[in-house]
Amino acid sequence: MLDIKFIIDNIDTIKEGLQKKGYSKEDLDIDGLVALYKDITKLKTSSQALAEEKNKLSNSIKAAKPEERQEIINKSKALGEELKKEMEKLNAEQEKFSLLEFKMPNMPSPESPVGPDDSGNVVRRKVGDVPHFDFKPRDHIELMEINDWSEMERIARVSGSRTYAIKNDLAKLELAMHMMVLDKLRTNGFTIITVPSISKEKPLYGQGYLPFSRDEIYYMPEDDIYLSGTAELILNSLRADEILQENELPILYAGFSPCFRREAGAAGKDTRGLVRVHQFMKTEQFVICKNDISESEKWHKKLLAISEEVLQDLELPYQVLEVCTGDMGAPKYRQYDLEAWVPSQNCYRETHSCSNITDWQARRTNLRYRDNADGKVKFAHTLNNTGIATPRALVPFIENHQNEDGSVNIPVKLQPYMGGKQRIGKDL
RNA sequence: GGAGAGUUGGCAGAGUGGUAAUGCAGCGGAUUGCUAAUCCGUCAUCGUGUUAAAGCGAUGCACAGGUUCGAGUCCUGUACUCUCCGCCA
Repeated sequence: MLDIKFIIDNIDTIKEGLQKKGYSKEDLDIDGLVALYKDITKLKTSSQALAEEKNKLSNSIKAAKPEERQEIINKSKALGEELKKEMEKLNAEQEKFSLLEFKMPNMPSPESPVGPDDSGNVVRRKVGDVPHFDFKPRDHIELMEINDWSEMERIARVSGSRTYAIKNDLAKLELAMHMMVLDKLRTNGFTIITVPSISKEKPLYGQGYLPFSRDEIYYMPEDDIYLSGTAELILNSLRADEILQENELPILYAGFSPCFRREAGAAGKDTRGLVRVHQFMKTEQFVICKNDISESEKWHKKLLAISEEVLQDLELPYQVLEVCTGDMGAPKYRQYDLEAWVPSQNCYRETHSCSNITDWQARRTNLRYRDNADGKVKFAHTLNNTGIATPRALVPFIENHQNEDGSVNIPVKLQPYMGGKQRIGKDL
């Protein structure tokens, strides 16, 4: 959500930003939005004049002489009817406006690369060496089979496609990764918090899933409840409607939750294995900070650095991708993705997604703070980044660290979370 | 699932049909100067106004309706919180 006054004052910048993000005039009619707002303003002014007059009449009744009362009451009643009609009109227009407003994407950063889709994303750097095996490396599905680490076929019969069941040391590894990342985040000042995976509808608008991608979300109509695709959804609304003190900021959450995605738009993509499943676990980094672009950009870099450190601790080769305007989601101002090397696919695959949302979400959730400098109430900035998401992260992990016999090496930083084990495999 | 009590500003807390007290915190100003105190204003959203303010006005007492000239207050529905009962990992 954007400030309508900002839109009016910067209409050309807004139009340019929309175009960069791939929205056409047919998708979003800015001139229409502004015209509607001006209509609403006129209606407000006229209806407020009516209300003022009516209030004056009502307040005069107590002091009026008995014989005057009936006349005042009649006048006030008539005004009331008129006002009611105006208010109905005003409410209808405001509802229309609010629907349009919720469809307005965030403006992209001037520093984001401009492009139509993922082809416009820019690799900022590559870190770590892609491994060269002197044997024929296995893909993660094979590795799971020979190590007795999974029940992929059986679980598909029980729970359907795009689900997973992993066991033995691989199951332990999954949880170990989360523990390692949660510890790292706590060291960086984050508050560890476990959150539900169920959500009412309102937070989905607050985060910006709705009204953009309803078909990606599980919905349970009997309870009017949704399944959350990320802890970001919950954390973004946790402080909704609050006015925080500036010195409570920044608020840093390390949220852990099971995550659910319908993957409706991913037909045929990554249908086997652990890359894309309907239910997974994610540790999420979420930041609420001051309304100051240099402050939130600082946190954006910090979040990116933390997740790079996670991949380095896991000893995975990766690249940092700066996402272009056309590939960014509607809420985002600026976005980096981290992609880890997946040997069996001979390419980098996304493990982390790091975004600065500026005040776009805070406007939707009405999350504000009182600024110490001027005492004014301002919308906060929010940011989010993956901490670690499993089982996807297991794919590059076990493929990069595999040995010829199918066993998998555990990097030093992860060993404490694996009971000191340096290697895992069927007979270890 | 059942019964009862509750929800007022950033926080605390009055208010039983006639303009939302008061205190604390924050912000602005004034004044006095021993580590701060005192006084005044402001302190949620919007309209109007302005370079910016001031000012004027509308709205706002969990949310949505209703009754009334007039609703924090009366009525209906919903959400949430607390207590108790039931069920339960």
